[in-house]
Amino acid sequence: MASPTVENYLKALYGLANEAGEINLSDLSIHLEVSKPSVNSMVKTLMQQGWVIYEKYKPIKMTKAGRKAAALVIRKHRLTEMFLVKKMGFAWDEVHDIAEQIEHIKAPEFFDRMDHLLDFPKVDPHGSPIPDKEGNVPVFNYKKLSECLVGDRVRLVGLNQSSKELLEFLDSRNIGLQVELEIKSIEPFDHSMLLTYAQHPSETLSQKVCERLLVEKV
Amino acid sequence: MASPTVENYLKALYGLANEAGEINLSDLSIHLEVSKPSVNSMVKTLMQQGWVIYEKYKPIKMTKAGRKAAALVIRKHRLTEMFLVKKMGFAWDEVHDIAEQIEHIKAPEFFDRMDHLLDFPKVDPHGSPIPDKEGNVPVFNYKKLSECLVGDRVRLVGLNQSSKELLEFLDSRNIGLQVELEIKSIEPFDHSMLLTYAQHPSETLSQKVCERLLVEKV
DNA sequence: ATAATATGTTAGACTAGACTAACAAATGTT
DNA sequence: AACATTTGTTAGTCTAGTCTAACATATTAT
Repeated sequence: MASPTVENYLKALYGLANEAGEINLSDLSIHLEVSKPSVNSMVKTLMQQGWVIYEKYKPIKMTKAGRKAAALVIRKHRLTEMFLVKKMGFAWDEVHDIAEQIEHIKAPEFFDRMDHLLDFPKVDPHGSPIPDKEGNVPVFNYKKLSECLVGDRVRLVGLNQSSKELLEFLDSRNIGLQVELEIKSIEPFDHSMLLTYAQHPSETLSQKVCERLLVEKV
Repeated sequence: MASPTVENYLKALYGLANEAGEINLSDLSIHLEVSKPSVNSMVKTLMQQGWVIYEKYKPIKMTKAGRKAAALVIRKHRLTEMFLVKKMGFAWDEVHDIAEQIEHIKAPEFFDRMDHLLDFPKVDPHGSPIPDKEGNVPVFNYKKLSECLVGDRVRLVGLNQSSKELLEFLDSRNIGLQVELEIKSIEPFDHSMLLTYAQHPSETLSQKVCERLLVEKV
């Protein structure tokens, strides 16, 4: 079985591949905060273990097995986050670091139990999809809030790349998943949006924020 | 903070110290299934980190800090076992290996949450005491079943050194914690006990088993 | 008291995973 | 095309934790 370190490399590769397609060693190095020579040598190991295909000076490509293994780590991570929030009373911005550790536990029954107790959730507390046991990721056709138009009424269903800072910002504005937003106006200069929702008469969100919010038309 | 390896050494030391008082390097080596030279060198590390006091060829002694650190690992282990049984539906013989991994998670809030959700339990699913946050272990004056007399009526409240085999044996006889047992007779030859309990009209338990069962007079 | 056994130590090697320093190849810019 | 920059590689070192082989000290038994 894959070591925690290998699992972390796979997760990072998977994330980068989904954004960029091809993965370059430098990005991986930055993303993992590990030196390039370390990444270089680990990538050779991943190659030997069948998780990636790699040739000198070429971009890194994941194998099918690699993608599946990565998805299963992400599954464990997201199930854990959901469990921590729904069954243990944590807030959505407190669960990442704990899940980061628990995702490496070698005990399928443990995660199966979470899955069952949570009634087989499809998304985690940040709206990110939870891969199934075969490593298939459910696809939702969510839209970025930043791509919506004045007058649209939408529901927040997910976040693009949630960070602790983003989660705390949203908390401070009382914005959570499932909140319904109406776009009152868009500032042409900086593309910030003026929105109304719930009790809030109007609130301005920068483009940076709006790009991170995934929504669905109501 | 202590690495998982160090935590495992501390746990083992603590367990051996409670039985024997002084700890000898060979026993530790056998208990951890690690070679004597490895143990020798790790004990030096533990010494430098302040967990034990060690001089060449002398028995290993734990420091106060070492005992506390060990108790806190055991706390995490036993809280986890209790959580797995009470909140996640595992059987008492399925939880050890999972807890063995989760006890090394670095996230005090996680274990505090378990503690709270379990309503601050004093014992784990096998009746073993759960140390408090200061590392103090509650003391119960339990008696071994093997020390009881004919005619005694007792309640099973704990196990001495629970192993998967013992747990499965007890399950097969429908004996669990809180079951009330009455001693009908004791075989003089091998000290096996004839007992009645619950629906069972009579069941014989060997001395080996009776020494592992901790009971309380009803 | 000496031999046998158990226990502990030293020396040296290995693996996983990380690092720095220095160099090489590829890519981008004028 | 020439140079600068980015990206990747090699070589060598380090740490934590493990191992075996060989030797040393204590302890137990005769």
